[in-house]
Amino acid sequence: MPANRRPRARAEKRDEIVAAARALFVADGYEVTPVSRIAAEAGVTTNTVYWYFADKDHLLVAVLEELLVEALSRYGSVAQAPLPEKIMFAVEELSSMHALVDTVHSRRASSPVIDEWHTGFHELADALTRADLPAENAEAASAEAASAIVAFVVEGLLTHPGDEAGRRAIVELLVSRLVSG
Amino acid sequence: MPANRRPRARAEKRDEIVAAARALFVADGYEVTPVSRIAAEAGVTTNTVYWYFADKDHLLVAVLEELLVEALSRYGSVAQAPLPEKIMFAVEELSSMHALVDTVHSRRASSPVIDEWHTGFHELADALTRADLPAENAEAASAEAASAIVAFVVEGLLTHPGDEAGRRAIVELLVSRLVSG
DNA sequence: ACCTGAACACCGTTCAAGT
DNA sequence: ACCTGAACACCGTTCAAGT
Repeated sequence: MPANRRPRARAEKRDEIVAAARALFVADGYEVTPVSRIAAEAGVTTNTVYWYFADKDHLLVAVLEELLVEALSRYGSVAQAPLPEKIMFAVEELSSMHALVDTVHSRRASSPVIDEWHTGFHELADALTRADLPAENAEAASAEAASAIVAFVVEGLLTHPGDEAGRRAIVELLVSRLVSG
Repeated sequence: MPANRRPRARAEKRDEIVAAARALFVADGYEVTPVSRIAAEAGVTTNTVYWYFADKDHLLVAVLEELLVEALSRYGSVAQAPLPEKIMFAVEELSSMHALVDTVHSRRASSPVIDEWHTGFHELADALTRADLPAENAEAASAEAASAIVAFVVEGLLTHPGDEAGRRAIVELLVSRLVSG
């Protein structure tokens, strides 16, 4: 079957590049890993990466999408749990990409793709959070503000890591005061 | 007075470099402004910058210190105001450096000086916040968590700018639920 | 369509040399 | 002590050329 062997190879090679980028971005950080290293790890030349991706930022978005899809697929396991559990899950789940969170924020200004992905991510997070606000709060004018606060706290917990106990105390206080107050 | 003319000139030239860096960092962003442009704006050669500063990150710290000192000196004007006013002041005041906030976070991993400054800043913010927590909350075990939440929300407001009304709604909700709850 | 070798433009930083 | 011209090492990206 040489007919569809090409498209297969193409998708595979793209995936290998993304896989290499993902491993290096998560382990070492985005700004610190040269495209040349990603290419080497994926077994291609540096400029081959640019045949698959417009630039390094697009490659980052591909990695972020992969990470997000996987995290979302695991989200089902806590779908029925109370809100604090869900927030803790989100924090622990996203903590592997905590360095990427900072990268996304700092590259948002110079990269339209990253900015776009960031906006989409917050819309998703907002929808997820609102779905968990109790009915009384959900329609209230404060729903928007409450959801924003939850997002800010999650981001804060990601980028300012402390110990598990501290994180839990923050989440418990947040939920008890803000949501079920 | 040629005797002390040299040290004067030194301090002045250093200040000019910091001033140039500050203007460019705030207007254009840290990662986007080359040291060469800072030098040109200050009327020196690129490598002269490296006589005054170990590297670009140290220069950023000098700028941050300047910005912080000035913000702090203006803080007196709201020292007596209620907490929501203070938080809004902090947000508006720091909003001119909102891009720098992201830069600090993303460079923390690779730059010890930046990491150090970041730690110090959060300690200061924490002390300031705790001083404003009502007595009942201040000694409570939740004081630490409450202070962290305030910091996270301020950072979130800085880096995810919305309109004034939205910001105020978030701050009002935060204070009413979290502090005076 | 897919991939490469070689180059370009740029940037942070250093160094030998001057005063 | 202070400053410079010139270079180094590195990086993201491009391009002409191959298959």
